[in-house]
Amino acid sequence: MSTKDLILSTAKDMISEVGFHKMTTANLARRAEISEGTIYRHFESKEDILQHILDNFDEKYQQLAGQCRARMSHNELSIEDLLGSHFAFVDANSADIKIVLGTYSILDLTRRSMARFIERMRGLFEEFLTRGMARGTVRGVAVHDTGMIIANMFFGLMRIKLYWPEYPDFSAEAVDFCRRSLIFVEEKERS
Amino acid sequence: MSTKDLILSTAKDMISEVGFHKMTTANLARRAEISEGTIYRHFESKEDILQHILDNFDEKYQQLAGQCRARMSHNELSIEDLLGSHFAFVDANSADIKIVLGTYSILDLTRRSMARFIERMRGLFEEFLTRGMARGTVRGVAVHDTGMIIANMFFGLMRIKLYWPEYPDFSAEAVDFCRRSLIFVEEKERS
Amino acid sequence: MSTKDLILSTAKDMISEVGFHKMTTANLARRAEISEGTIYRHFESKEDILQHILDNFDEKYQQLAGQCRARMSHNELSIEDLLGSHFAFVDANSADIKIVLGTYSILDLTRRSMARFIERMRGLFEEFLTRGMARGTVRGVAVHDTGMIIANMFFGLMRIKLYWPEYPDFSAEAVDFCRRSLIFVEEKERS
Amino acid sequence: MSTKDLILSTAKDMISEVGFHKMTTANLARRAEISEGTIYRHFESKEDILQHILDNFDEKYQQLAGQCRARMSHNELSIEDLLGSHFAFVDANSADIKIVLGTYSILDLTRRSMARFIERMRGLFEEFLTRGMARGTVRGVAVHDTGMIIANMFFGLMRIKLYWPEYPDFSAEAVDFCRRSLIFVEEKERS
DNA sequence: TATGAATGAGGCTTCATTCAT
DNA sequence: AATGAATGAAGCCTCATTCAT
Repeated sequence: MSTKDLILSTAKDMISEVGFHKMTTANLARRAEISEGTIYRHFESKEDILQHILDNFDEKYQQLAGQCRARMSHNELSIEDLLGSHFAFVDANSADIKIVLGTYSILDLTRRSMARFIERMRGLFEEFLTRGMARGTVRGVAVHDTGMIIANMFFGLMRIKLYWPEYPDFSAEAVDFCRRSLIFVEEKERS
Repeated sequence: MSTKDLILSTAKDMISEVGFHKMTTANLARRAEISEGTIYRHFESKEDILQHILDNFDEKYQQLAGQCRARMSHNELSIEDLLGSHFAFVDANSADIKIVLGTYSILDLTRRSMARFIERMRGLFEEFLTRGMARGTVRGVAVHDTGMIIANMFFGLMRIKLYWPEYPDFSAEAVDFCRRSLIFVEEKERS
Repeated sequence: MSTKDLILSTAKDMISEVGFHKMTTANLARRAEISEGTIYRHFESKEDILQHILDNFDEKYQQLAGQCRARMSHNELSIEDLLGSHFAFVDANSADIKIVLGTYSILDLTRRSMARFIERMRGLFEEFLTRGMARGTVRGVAVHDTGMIIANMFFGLMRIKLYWPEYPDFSAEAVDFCRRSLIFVEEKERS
Repeated sequence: MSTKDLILSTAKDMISEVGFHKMTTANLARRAEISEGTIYRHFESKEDILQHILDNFDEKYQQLAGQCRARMSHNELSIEDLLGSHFAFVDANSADIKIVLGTYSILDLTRRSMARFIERMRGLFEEFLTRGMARGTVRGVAVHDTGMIIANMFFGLMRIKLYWPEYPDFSAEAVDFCRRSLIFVEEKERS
């Protein structure tokens, strides 16, 4: 791994564990086993490291969104698949998401990044709903707003999953909750 | 207003605006027009100020929960009322909630406070669902998990409302989303 | 007890226990159950309190010295009596002495007070030696220097007694040490 | 000189001159012509500096004690030599000793260091007495207690020497005082 | 590229002293 | 006489950033 990537991945772990303010350049250097000066050879500032982390994260989410869209265009994506792939994404990228959730309220940098992330999710869910309505499987709802609502419910559950791991997993119940609200009941019954 | 309350309310504003770390004791003193030393006549530490804010907030939410429970016991509380009173609560206490949302991931103090808050909300929603199911107006759902899901959807929407106020208000649509998922359709039609 | 004396005696205890710097006016007021402001009605400053304590101590030692001189003038004071009365004085005034020993190196105030104290002791011991030599019971020694040496041996032992109370009591052995050095052996044999 | 040693030696001078509390990190940095932050690159805290000074001092005394013991084992060490080498040690390490004498009553750190120092001196003097008694040059005395008494007399004289340098030097007289008390008179007469 | 010592601004907190009541 | 809130200077320490090697 290049020194730059080493710094990036170490910083990602540390910020997600202790927060941006409590990761100091001294801590970071010690944990990455480099010198403090080296950090500044690869990044302009501490915030610049965060910027790179957030940019990488955005790319990863765009990949997921692309895959979902591809499957949607072949009518191969159920609501379970859509939400399920998102839950899996959270599990695979928990450090990034903890960083986003932990700093959006104090750093403009992350605030913008999170806005972009939410907007991408909302757009994807909106597209899902629009296609479903066109095919007659989804009830008639306000797609823009409802996309936002699902995105945010999703965010809320992620927070619990990441910060209160002692709670059981609500994923399945959450999918049911959405299904009941969105999908015409005749196609599937539940207990 | 007593000096203690002045410090408390100034700190509440500042923390919600810039975050706990960026509210320094020097800033706080300047904005409250007192000296830095005075802060420590009324509070043991900077964290102690936050503790007081969080305790006050918890009390306020317990009042709301108490009122909701009272109305529930007279069957006077629709899902619109329940969620509506919560949206109103957020508007009235936006600074407190921004503080909770902005620091739970970095301060154990707030982490515990937020856990308490979520648990209170979940409990209230669970009670609402249980009563509705007994009366036959709410579908059979897993009340514990579903309470959590609603609480977290709610949290997600609050975040948008508080940090991206440029977005339109999703409250009404969110109520509909829940209603569709939870309430038997015969009693009400939607567009 | 007057408020002034209450402050004085509380301060004496505190300074001897924790040192002058660690006795704060806030601590002192709390322990004496008065307000901080009251201290300044009776004393000009924190150092002024110490000044009073030291002055009182000096008076008490002058009384002891006076009594010793009175008994010396009647030839009623053996070296055991002289040192013994000093050891007793230390026990009765341990707080004052701890204060002197604990602050002479950092406060000019006490430095002067301690110099006065040592000089008084030296003078008393010198007088004792001079009389003893005149009577033929004490060897011929340099009275001025030897007075100083005894005074300082005495100080050294006080320090142990006060700060390392876990050590056994060396008083008797110290008296023997001095006796051997000063008193003609024919009048008493030792093992 | 390395920066660490510069800090150490500057701090040693300052603490011995004005006391531990009155040497502030700002003062120290200014006098050593470094920045305050630099202090903390080399030491964990202000107390840590003191710890290093005390440890160095302990090492130096252990060297002296080792040399004395070596000469004792060849019967080459008179009481004049023993006390004389200690007086010389004080002159050469006056700053360290002032620090010990000035802070043992307020800092546990130094209290322990001083206890160690006294105990080492006592042990050395005890060994001297025991050998002397075995050889028949020293009177029969309680070696443990007497070692302590000499050590403390010595400490007392050091204090005068260091804090009241205007006094004449009592060293020679002190050696005589001890000699009279300890050494069999037949081998030497005094005036 | 990498190091790590040095910087200095700024953070939180303490404390002797003052002053209106 | 007594109170106790308020002050502000100063104390210890941290940390992002720079720079000579």
